[in-house]
Amino acid sequence: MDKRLIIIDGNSIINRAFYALPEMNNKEGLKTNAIYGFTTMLFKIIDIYKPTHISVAFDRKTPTFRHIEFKEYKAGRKKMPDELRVQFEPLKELLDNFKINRLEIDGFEADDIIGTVSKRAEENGYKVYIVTGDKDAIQLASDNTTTLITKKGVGEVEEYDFNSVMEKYEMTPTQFIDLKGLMGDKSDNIPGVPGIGEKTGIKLIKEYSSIENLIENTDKLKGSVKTKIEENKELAVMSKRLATIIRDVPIEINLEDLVFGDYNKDDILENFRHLGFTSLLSRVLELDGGEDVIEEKTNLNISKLENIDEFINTVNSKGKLILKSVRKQGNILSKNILYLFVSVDGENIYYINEEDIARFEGVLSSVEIKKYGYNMKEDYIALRAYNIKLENMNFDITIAEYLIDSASATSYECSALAMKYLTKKMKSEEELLGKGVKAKKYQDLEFEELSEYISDIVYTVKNVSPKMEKSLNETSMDGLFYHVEMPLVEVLGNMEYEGMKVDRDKLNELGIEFKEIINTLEKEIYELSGEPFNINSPKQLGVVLFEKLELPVIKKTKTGYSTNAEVLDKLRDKHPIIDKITEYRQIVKLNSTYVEGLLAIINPISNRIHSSFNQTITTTGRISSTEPNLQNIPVRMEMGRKIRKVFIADEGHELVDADYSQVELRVLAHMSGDENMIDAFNHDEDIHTKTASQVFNVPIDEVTSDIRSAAKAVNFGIVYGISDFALSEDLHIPVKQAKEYIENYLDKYHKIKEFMDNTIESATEHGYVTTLLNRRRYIPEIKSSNFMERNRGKRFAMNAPIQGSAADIIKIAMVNVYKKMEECELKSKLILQVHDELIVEAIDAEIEIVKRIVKEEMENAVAMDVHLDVDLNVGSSWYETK
DNA sequence: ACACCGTTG
DNA sequence: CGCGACAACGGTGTA
Repeated sequence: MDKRLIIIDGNSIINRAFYALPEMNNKEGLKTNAIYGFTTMLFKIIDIYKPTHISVAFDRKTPTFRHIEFKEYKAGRKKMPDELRVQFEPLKELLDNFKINRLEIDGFEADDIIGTVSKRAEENGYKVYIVTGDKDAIQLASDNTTTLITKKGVGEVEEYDFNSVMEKYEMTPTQFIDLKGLMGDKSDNIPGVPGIGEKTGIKLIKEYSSIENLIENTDKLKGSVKTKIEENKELAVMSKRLATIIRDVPIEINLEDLVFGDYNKDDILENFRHLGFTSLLSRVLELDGGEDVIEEKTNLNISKLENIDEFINTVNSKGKLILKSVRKQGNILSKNILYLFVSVDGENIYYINEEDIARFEGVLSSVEIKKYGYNMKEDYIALRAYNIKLENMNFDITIAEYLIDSASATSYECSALAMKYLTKKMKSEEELLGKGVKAKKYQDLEFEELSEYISDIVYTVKNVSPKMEKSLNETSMDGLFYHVEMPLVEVLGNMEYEGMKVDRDKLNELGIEFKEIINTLEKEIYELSGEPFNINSPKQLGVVLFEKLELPVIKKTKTGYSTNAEVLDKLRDKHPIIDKITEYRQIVKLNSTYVEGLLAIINPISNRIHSSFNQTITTTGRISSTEPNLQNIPVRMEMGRKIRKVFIADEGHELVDADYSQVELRVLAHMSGDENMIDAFNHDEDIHTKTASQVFNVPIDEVTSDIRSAAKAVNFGIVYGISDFALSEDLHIPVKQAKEYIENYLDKYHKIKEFMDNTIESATEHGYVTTLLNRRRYIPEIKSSNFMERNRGKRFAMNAPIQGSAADIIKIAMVNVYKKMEECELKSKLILQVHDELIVEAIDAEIEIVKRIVKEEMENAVAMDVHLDVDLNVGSSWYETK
């Protein structure tokens, strides 16, 4: 077989990669962009050139013979940035995983090693490919040696062999050395002949073929060129020597040591996971061209469950079940399960048709049998329509992965988890169904197609869950997982299934009311501006305000004038149109997002709104709500607040609304252990008034509302990871004053300062921060070399434990409220959570007990040095619960 | 697909 | 030195 050697200039490629790619970090904050670029380049050339041998040459830090001959050699080079320097060692380790030979030797550059090895290889009948970003290596090109010069960072290469060099430059590869001897090289600080540039250089080399020959024939030269050459003969010769790549470096090389292919895939995979190169994992599998390895189907045994009773016995004796329901598209409340797939051993899968599901209820609703799955809330909801309560959801791989890395860029999709944990390729849901309007529904799939997909999911659940469990244990998140997040799946499933009742007529009325106001405002605005235009277009609005009406430009966006509320507020006094626009914006928002948006999504069966609650979205541990988002229904402005009148309790019910008072500041007081703030809370003082009194040094009863709201802003700022600038913007005060406020604050609450400092320090050291329940958020930004990024990282570090602990607390409360209501066999339902607020739709007879349970469970969710305080309100609409 | 804007905690 | 609050979702306009 032909032997093909690839030899890479390590320093050159890592440099190119570093400067071509944006900053990247693994989750511990290690810089990885240059390693990543190097690795993608490596895969690419392996792919194209299919080498039998590979070697990477590196420079050493020690001076080379060139420095000794010419001390100015490579002088004036910029120092290597630390962000790049730190990537060398990990890259070398990775090369070791690939079992790729590395070559370096004192006194010579990587170039010289490459020159030597390529010569030797060529003599032994190899085809050689040299990979570098440095055009100097073109001199090594020959019939059997191709120099590959990277382009566009490291993404592409240009090939140079003897013929292509001749064709392109009308010179032999070795004549490049002569050319450089004349021209010099700025980046290496090789002088060359002063005054001779590329053009003249090429002309001379073409005519005289080498520097030596040129020098012998200077009498044939004319004019200034002649004097330049004659006066700089030695310089030219030395420059040529500096530019000449050495081809007989005293280095011991056995070419057979450079054989490529002895790598251990598992080592590489493990290192890739460590480096965060999840997108490259599949490339490792493909390394030896093993298409079959990747495409290998799980192909577990899938068959219709014939003997249901026997299987039920097996499940009961094993005490566990992997399951996945597949649903037709349709109403959340309808019975529309196509198949329920179940497996005990993760190897034999059975499917149950809709009509047999009832026979399986005993197993599904048994609290003895642990259920394993993927996106189990879907299964829970799907079964609810059959009046089956899926009990003991014990392990959902999506939820587990969310805890393992909530800030991960990759999705929690099964296919991604299969790749990450098992290095197994499987179809993603999008690959299965297609995307966009043409996307298929599950009911459109061939059974074969579907069963392959389900087989992969079952296989993944089975094999990933033990690894995840280990990881949860190691990070002390098993408690959070088993006692909070997993039980919460059922709570959220019920919230979605129950939904919230809306008054459609009332919503329509509001819509009419809003539209009338919009029409009037529209006319007034056109009147004031002198022309009709699309007020909703920031672009057109910008033109009207800042060009036509010539109002002062306050702020610009990337694309033009900023017209946001803050800017408009500053322009209020300048023109009567501004207030109209502000009002217009407000009402249009209410109408389109809330009136139209909500109307479109009322469930025709229940006349209720069934929002989706997502447990794996936020980086801090909060829940999010979509379709519709019920967590941002207006409340601050009266006009918007009216929307809450349409969220009502069913007949014979009331809404019991309970919200935590200052939960985040209480968490902060507890976590920091600041006696001053703990004391304030435990004496039930108004925290903002107290803060005002302490920070501004005024007696409590002299705190004005202005001072109080300033203190409130500072309290907020602290939670967000404060900066003097932002606070000054918020309070419209000078930065200097804002700075004083903060200093005063941190002085009075000195343990809060300590807490913040410690948190940042710990985040920098470990790469993550934790909440009360050990929920983790990785913060790679905190190690960024970019000032702005790093500061963001610090703010994340300060905020995440506070916001995240508050999220922990309300999640515990939700689980406990739900359990308690169930225990008491109440008919009332928990239907909504808005970060620090829970809403129960309580049947009239149960209102008092619900109030008691909710308050009790929320206030006692966790034991802290600060007690938790819950405000309760009852009303027949959300509007009234204030 | 992305930018801008506005709504909530 | 540098910029600038934390966490979400959805509608509209524009390229």
